[in-house]
Amino acid sequence: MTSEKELYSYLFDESLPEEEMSKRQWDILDAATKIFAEKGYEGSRTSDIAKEANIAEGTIFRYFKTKKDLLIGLLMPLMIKFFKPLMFNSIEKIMNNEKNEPINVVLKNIMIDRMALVRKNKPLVKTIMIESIYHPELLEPLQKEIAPKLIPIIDKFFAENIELGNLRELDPRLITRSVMSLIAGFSVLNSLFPEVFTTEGDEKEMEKIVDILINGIGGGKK
Amino acid sequence: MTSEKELYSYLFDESLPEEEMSKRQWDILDAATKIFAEKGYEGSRTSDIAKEANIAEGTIFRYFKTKKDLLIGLLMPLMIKFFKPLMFNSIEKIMNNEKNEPINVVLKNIMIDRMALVRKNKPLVKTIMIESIYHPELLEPLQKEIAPKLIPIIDKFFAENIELGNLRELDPRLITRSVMSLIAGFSVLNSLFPEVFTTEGDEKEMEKIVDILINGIGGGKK
Amino acid sequence: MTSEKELYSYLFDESLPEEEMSKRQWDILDAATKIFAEKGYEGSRTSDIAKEANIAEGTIFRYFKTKKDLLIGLLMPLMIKFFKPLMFNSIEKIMNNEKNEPINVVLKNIMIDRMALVRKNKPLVKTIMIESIYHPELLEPLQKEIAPKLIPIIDKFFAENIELGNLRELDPRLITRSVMSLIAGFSVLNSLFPEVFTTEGDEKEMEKIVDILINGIGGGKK
Amino acid sequence: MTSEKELYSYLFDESLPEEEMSKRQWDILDAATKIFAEKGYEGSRTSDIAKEANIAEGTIFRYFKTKKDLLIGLLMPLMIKFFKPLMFNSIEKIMNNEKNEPINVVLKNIMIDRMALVRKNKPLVKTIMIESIYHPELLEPLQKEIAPKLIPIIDKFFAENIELGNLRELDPRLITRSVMSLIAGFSVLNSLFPEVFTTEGDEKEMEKIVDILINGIGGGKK
DNA sequence: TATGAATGAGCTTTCATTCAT
DNA sequence: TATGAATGAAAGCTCATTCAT
Repeated sequence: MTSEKELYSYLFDESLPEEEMSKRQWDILDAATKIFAEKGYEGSRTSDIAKEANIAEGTIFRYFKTKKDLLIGLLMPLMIKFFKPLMFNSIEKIMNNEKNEPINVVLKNIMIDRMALVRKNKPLVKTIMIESIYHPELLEPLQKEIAPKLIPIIDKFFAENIELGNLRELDPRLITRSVMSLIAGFSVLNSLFPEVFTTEGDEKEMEKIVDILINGIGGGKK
Repeated sequence: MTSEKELYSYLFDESLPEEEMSKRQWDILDAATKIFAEKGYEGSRTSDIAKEANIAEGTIFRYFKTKKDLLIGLLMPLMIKFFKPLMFNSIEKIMNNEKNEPINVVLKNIMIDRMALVRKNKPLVKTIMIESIYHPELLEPLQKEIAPKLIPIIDKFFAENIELGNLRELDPRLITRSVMSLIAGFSVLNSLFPEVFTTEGDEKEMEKIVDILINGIGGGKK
Repeated sequence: MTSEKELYSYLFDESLPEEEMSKRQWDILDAATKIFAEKGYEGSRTSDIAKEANIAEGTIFRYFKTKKDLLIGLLMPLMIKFFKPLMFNSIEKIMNNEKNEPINVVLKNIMIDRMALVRKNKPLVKTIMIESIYHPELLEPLQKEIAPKLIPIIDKFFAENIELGNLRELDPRLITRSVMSLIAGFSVLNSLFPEVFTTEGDEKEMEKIVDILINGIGGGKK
Repeated sequence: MTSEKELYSYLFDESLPEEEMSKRQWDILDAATKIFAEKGYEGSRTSDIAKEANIAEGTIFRYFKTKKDLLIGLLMPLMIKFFKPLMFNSIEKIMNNEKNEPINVVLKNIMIDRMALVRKNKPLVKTIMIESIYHPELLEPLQKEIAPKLIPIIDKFFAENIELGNLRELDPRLITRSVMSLIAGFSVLNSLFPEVFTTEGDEKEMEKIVDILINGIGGGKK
């Protein structure tokens, strides 16, 4: 049902897979997202998910044959919510419309955009990130379909900006890695050490981070 | 058993807590570390841990009243292996001995040092990081005792280097955050997307990252 | 619904109970017969029966209050198909029309007739035989109503043939038992050990069996 | 663990497989035998078996991974109790020691012996017979290993007795079939229609049956 | 009347924990 | 002290039955 091919077509075609899922199914996935995020996949009870979704426990299994299928079922929403708009909005904007804007504004906007998306779908992202460590199959679609498509696009974006003289002459892949590491690291530390790493306002915070990213922390007495 | 006070004294005093734990206890914790890292806390079976430790399942419960106590027991080794040397070796070196070296070398050395430690204790770090999400009390000692002590020290280090003109005039806390985010982000992405984020050699890799950190990715043909 | 009285009247009166059952009811019983025969009563799912009958699962319960009622409902067809013709056709023929034929031909014909009936209604017979072991109440109508009526008739037939000198002077009940045992035993072994107990053609096979039954296996070179 | 090969060696070699099963295992199998015989495999609850065996439900699964394994586990006792002595005692007696006795005495003794064994192990035999209908794999060892070995021996016995002039010149296989059908048929009808088919004393009853088997029911006025 | 989604009691199975040895 | 068989509460899952449509 959720073969890689389908997944791919969902992301890059116009089809709307949401319509293939009943409201019930979405209710269950929403509840599962919440419970999994709270207690982890193994730590969650199907009874809790049922309670959260206000349905009988047996009903879950009409829509998802096993508990594991619930976890796999989370992938689709993640893909849809997270990577589809990424492909069609942000990246395109970056590479076309906004080329005129200064690089730091573009980067800031991307980071704000991505961080906001992460924050809005925190439970979903959290669960997939963590559980994919123990169920590596979960990442396969991401690794095989999304990443190989996405990373070259980003690489190309950085390469062009190096060409244009907006960025230093570095390995574009290294830049990609650094940017994504920053976003990921911020996300992780944010949830692990909220006391130390709370970020008040997105905009200002991101501006500063992007500033560091572009200009570095060095170069004091310059 | 593992009260915060004890923990604190372990980290900042000279006592050697290892001696208070029998070899058996360490065997069990080692086995638990390995199994937890493989399958997660909830996904692990005490029987598997016993097998890994080459002891009978019942024996575990002579040393750790419950399975949860095993998880809590992991904290101690983490603290000892990870933060104690951090407090007494690296940081001191950073702030005293090495002040003469250029800032980028110092930072690179710290990052190499920290990343190596993470890598060497990957299973332990991984388990604590993940499980602390679902059992926040795990982090309490870290958050309450370690972080408030550690972060000011680091802040101060950056502040001094700003003073000395080695770094730009930024909020030291922001720098701390960025450095730690980079380390954390790299660690996470490395384990999630090994295909894209494989790092060949520590030294060179870190040099580049630190270069970006200090000089930024911007400022090309400028 | 299927009281013993009704059952009795069905078998010995002229009423046609089929008309009291709707086509739907028969469809369901047919489907149940098939599924029960395949997986046994407890091993069968009402959903499978519904699918086999091409109706919705809920519809079953409009016609049969419980799953158990389905099993009980199978008795009626069995009685009708199996014992009613036995009473009115075969036995009468045996005892009247065919009295002129030699005893071995009569017996052979009965056995062929009965075996054919068993074979044609194998799923039904199989289910009733097996399930009556675990639900003895199923057999009550057979034991209380049919057997006491049928066996004396058969006994009488054998008694008459002893009288006529067609059979040895044995306890007629013993003969009845032996004949029925042979039929039952053949049926059972046939389905349990098809490799060893395959019977090619009815006619020839039965002739041989009846030969053994009448003349015995003994008395070789005597 | 219970491969066909092992099973075969158990039956034809001197090894004593009982010793490989702990008392606990036998307790559980005994309880399962009883409960399965009462309610059938699918109709039985592992909780009932546990109660019958006076153990905790979980204990069953230490010895038998699944409920199905319990059913398969019944095969071994059946083989041991039923077919092993058959191979080494009765058959040998039949073919050697007792050759001097008249054929009807030999046959009577076999039937008494076999019927007694069936009666003593009724629950076990019943369960295997019925469940093998729905789980044909159960019969495989019987069909592949036992039957092909046993039936030729019996065939040969009858062939010899035909040669000796003790039996009529019939296909030995047909005689085998008739004898086994009679035994099986009697067993089945006995449990289905106890009212009609109760046999008082083994000895006399069997004498009569064997008489019919050898001399037939025919030949009255002869 | 027929449907089939929803139910929830009850099933098999797992596993942390206990305790007699 | 170490063991591992035994425990039983609780898990995931099934399926006969109900009921709004």
